[in-house]
Amino acid sequence: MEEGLVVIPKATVSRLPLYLQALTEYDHLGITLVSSEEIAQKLGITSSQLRKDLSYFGGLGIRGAGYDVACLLGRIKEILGMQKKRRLAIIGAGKLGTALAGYRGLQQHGLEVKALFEIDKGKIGTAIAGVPVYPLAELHAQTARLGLEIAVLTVPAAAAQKVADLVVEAGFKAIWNFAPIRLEVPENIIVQYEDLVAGVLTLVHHLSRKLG
Amino acid sequence: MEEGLVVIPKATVSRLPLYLQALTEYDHLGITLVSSEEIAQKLGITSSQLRKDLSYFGGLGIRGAGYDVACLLGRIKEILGMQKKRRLAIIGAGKLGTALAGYRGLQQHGLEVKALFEIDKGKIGTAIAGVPVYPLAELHAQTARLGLEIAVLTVPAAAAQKVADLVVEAGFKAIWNFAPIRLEVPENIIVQYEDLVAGVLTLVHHLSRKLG
DNA sequence: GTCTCCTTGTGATTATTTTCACAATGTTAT
DNA sequence: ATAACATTGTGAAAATAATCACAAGGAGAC
Repeated sequence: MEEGLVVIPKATVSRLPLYLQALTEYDHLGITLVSSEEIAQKLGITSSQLRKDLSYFGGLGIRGAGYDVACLLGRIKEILGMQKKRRLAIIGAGKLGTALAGYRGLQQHGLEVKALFEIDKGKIGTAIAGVPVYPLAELHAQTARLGLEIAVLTVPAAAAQKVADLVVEAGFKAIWNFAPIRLEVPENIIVQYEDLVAGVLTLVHHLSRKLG
Repeated sequence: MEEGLVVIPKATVSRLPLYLQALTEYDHLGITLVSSEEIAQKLGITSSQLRKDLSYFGGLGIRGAGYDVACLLGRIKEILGMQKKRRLAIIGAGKLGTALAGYRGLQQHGLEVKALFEIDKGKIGTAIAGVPVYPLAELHAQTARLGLEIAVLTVPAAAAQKVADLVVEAGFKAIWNFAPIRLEVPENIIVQYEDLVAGVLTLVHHLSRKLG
């Protein structure tokens, strides 16, 4: 099963971060070998689903024993593209932007927050959680200088499209968008939408179904 | 097509927040009638998918014309269970908890943040974004007093399971979990996992596929 | 080395989701 | 009222994903 020749199902890719989570924990606990059944129970999925997912990446397990945690962890990180560190900039130093700037989870996954961009003069020139705040006007210049690749949009919905245009023009390759708006960008720009409200609305839906 | 008799596909439910987003925008713009094609283009999906999704809730559109924005918006809110206001508590007044306490999007969707719970004595007794901060020890008492239903877990991963146990014992019906851990809770408790890292890792994966 | 046990990897099957294509049915113009 | 047109709603078909069940193969005991 040659990598690259096989199409990896979208559903499989979407579960990789979950597997990363579980394996990271096993690794920290010093566990070196786990069975698909153990991982599956921890994550609330079936073991055959896990095995099928992993099978797209070649034989990673040891029959009769299970999976080598370190080996599997490495392979998943590789598939997710985590070997290479990526530089992010957060656009919009409001509550959410500030929280993300200080979020350890990003650093831990090889994502370096190198800059914050703002229009509020009061914040410009300061540092938030150790990240320098630049004026939005310097977006183009700093992107080149700092080698920024991913723009995190934490601006109000009303400003998001305009900021996205600036981001594209500045040379960013990808956008992680927290504004509740679909963005119009050139096809070569990768956009990942993050809708916090969607998650909790799904929860509310289930709650209403059960309780009325 | 009687509601209740038909099973609504999971995939359909997961797209409702998206539809809510688009329709809310049309409503704000004063647009009263839209076609499935217009909405679909705005959201980057196909119009037939949108129509099929909506068809599970009965005939909501007007053939030859499109969908009445206000009517459809109301119906989607109803399906998502947004008629009834829900009271949340945020457990963990760190960066993320603080950001969520001040997040307008929750209030706008009928979700009222009524309390923050913390162990840090320095924060207890204060108010963050207008939300009072209580000691974690008062969880049980305040849950009953304030009528809290949904617990938002923004505590470190290491503490999440213990806090979840407390939350369940306090009488919460649902948990919105931001800690990168699967929780073990009784079956009647609804858990919604929110993994911020998953989103950006998917983005990184696409980026690596394209650029190496 | 052989036997037994265990767990993976995977073809086959079933379930779910998406797309297609068009009849049904409403609107608008005249 | 009628005709021309636009858009929905939906069965049928195609694509995708999840589950099942078991052969393949490695580990460990003796």
